[in-house]
Amino acid sequence: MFDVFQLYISNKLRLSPQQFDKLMPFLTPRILRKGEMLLRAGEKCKHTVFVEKGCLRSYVTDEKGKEHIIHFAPENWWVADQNSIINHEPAMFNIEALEDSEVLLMSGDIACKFEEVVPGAAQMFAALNQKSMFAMQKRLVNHLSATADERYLDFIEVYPTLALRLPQKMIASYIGVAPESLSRIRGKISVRN
Amino acid sequence: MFDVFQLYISNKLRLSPQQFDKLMPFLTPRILRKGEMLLRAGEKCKHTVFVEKGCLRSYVTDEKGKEHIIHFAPENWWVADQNSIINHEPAMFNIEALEDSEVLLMSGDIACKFEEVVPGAAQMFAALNQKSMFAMQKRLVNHLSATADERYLDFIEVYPTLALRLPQKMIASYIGVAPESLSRIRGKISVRN
DNA sequence: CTGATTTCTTAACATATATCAATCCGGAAA
DNA sequence: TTTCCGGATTGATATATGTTAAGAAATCAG
Repeated sequence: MFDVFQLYISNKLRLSPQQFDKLMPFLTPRILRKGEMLLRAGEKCKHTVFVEKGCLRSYVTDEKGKEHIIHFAPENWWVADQNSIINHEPAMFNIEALEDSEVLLMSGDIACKFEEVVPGAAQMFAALNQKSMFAMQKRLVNHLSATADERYLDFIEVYPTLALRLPQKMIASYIGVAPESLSRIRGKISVRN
Repeated sequence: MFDVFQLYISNKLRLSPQQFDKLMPFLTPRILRKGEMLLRAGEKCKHTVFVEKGCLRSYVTDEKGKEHIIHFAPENWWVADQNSIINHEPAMFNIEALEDSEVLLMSGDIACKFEEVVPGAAQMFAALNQKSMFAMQKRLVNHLSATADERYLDFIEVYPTLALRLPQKMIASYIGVAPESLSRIRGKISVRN
C-alpha cells in the first residue's frame, strides 16, 4: 500500500526501512473514485496529500463560475492548500480526483513532524517548496509572454504523459484557454505535420 | 545605515541588539542609483537583497523583447533570484532599481547562515517563502480569471502606495497589459467617478 | 530657463481569443 | 445492440486587447 511513497521518500531522505517505519503512523491511505472531491474551497484543508496512483487536480472557481486549474498531481506528487493548513484559513482551492486514485493523507504540519523523526526532512520540504515556487514563477512568465499556442506546446513538452492521459478540457483550463480554442489550436498544429 | 533592517528582523525574530550584532557580518550595504542593474539574467545571482529605501523590480525579458515584471521590492522587501542562488544556475531575472535606493546584500544561503546564529531564522525564511508562494498563486489565478480592468483595480487595492509612486508603464508591465491599454483603462475608470 | 528625453494619452486599425450554437463522436449504461 | 451523455469539433460572430502612430505632458540635464 505504501510502496510508492516508501520508494519516493526513502530515496529523497536516504532512509532505511526501519526509519521509514517511524513515518508510518503519520500516513492514512485512502482510495478515491474518479470525480471524488478531497477538499472544497472554503473548508479548512486538513491534509497534505501524496499521490501514489491516479491523478488529482487542484483548482479554483472564480466569481464568473469558471474553473482554473492550479496543479495536476499525478503519481509521486504532493497536493494541498498549504496556506489553509499553515495559517488555519479557509481553503482557496478545490481538490478533486481526475481518475480513480490512491493517496496518502498526512495531517498538520508534516515538515515539522517528519523532522522530529528524520532530521533533514524539513529541509527537503523547504527544497520542494522552493522548486514549486520556481515552477510557479515560470508559469506566470509563460502566461505573461506566450500565446495560447505556445502555452499548449509548452505543456505537452513539459508534461507529455499528462497531455495524453488527461481530457483536453482539463488541459485547456490549465493553460488558460477555452476548450474550443484549444481544439482549434490542436487542429492547426496537426495540419502543420 | 541598518536601521530599517534591524527594526524589521528584530521584530520578526525577537532579537536583542546584541543578537542583531551577530548578523552584521553578513550584511553589505549598497547605494543604487535609479536605473542601476543589480543582476542581469544569465549571470549567477550572488546576493539576497533587502531593500531599506527606494524600490527595485525583478523582471524577465521574453524572446520577443518584452519585459515582464515579477516583483516590485519597496522598503522592507526581499528580492533575489532564489533558484539561481540555491541551485547555482544562471539567473532568469533581471533586478533593477526603479528609484535611488539603499539595500543590504547578503551572500549565499542566508537561511542557513542566520539559523546558525539565531535559531528560528530558518523557519522565518520558510514562512516568507510560503507567503510568497501564496501571493504568486493568487496572482496566477488573478491572471487566469480577471480582465485587465479588474487586475488594475486589484493592483491599486493591494499596493495603493506603489500605484502612486511608480510610473504607469511599470504597473502595466506588472499586470500584463500594454501601457496604452492601461491608459485607456484609467480613462474609463476616472470617467465613472 | 530651455531643449531633449521619456512618459502618457488618444485614435484607427489589426488580431487573438471568447462566446454561442450546431453537430459529431465514443464510451458507459440499460 | 440501442440509447444517452459528456467531450470534442467546427463555424459565425463578438469583444478585449495589442499595435502603430501622432501629439501632449511631464521630467530631466545642461
